[in-house]
Amino acid sequence: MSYGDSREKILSAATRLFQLQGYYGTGLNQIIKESGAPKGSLYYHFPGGKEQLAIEAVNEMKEYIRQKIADCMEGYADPAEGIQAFLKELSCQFSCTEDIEGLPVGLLAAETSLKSEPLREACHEAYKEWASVYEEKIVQAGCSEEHAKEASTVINAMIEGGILLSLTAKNSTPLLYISSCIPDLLKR
Amino acid sequence: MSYGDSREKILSAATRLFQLQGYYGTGLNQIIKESGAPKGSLYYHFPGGKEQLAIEAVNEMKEYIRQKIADCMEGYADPAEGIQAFLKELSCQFSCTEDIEGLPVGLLAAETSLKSEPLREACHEAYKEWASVYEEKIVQAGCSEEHAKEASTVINAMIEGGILLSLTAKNSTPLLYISSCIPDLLKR
DNA sequence: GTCTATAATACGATAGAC
DNA sequence: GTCTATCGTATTATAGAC
Repeated sequence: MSYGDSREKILSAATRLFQLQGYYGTGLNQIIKESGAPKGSLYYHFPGGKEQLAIEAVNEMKEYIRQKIADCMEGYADPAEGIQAFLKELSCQFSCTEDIEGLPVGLLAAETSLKSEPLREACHEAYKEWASVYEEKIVQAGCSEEHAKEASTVINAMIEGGILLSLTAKNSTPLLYISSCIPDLLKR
Repeated sequence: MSYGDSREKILSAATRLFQLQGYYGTGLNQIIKESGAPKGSLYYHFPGGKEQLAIEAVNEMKEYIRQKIADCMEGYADPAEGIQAFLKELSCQFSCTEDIEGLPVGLLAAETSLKSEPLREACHEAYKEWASVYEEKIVQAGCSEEHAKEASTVINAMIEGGILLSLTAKNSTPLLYISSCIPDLLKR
């Protein structure tokens, strides 16, 4: 395919690096080098430069995580069990240093929410999408829509915060503590 | 005082900027400019350069937030009410854009946990300190030490995640949702 | 679609004068 | 304690050839 996989390779390297190192911690040169894509092709595929690349990277993270959450929720009738399955998956990365994927969306969101409105909106959309997956499942389990809306936001916050704490502690304990309080959170 | 306030001014500007913009998003030049301190004095007061400055900034955040949590907890017999008072304070910054203080410790932690071991340790110490304030109060209210340890970690995660979500959403709704589920979290 | 070359700027850090 | 000057190296982005 003439419109080959260079674009794809650049975007996937950018997604990985932005998630691990953040927006300002990641240089375009590093992205090109790690992607293995030809150097001259970046601004051809991403004429909007670094900002466009970051926005598309956030969309990649959004879809990747949304799929993971959805897969976990499908496996159980009880939403709490589905969320705990997702937390278990997240906690695995802290067993081996090389497996660490970082803080999806959160790092970019914290760096750029006050500096780039389109990037902030992309991050906001990611959080809304993840919340809607939780929400739907919680409503299906018989909870009120109001409770489901609140709970899904709180779950998003706990998980992002839990990854952050696990990253800082270099172990999965915070994520496991969070997992154990999910059932109580949903009981109402 | 001959050992004047230049050091103090640099550190306080660095603390504010690192919290808002992160480690890689903040340049030494910007810190010097905003501090109003003489340009030549940075490496005199902080011979360890940017990394030392960031570590000391994290310690400033640690103490500032620890004091705020402690003040909130002192005002109430019930730990849940104290935490809710803290969350109310945090949520205020999202009423006015200029008041936003950013994500204390969390942004630096996410950027540098995999890149600088001393910086990671400083962030980890901050989280441990905050948790110990929650923990003590929860134990005093009659809970088991195990439950208090778990709950205080979860509270740390919820609050950091909640600030992140509020920053991204540009409103305090996530923090308020979190506040409303604190009592249930502590009931066990 | 991809290449090289380069512009323009910012970065962190150091040396040496005062 | 502070200043200026500067080194070396990043950065993002663009222009023009192929």
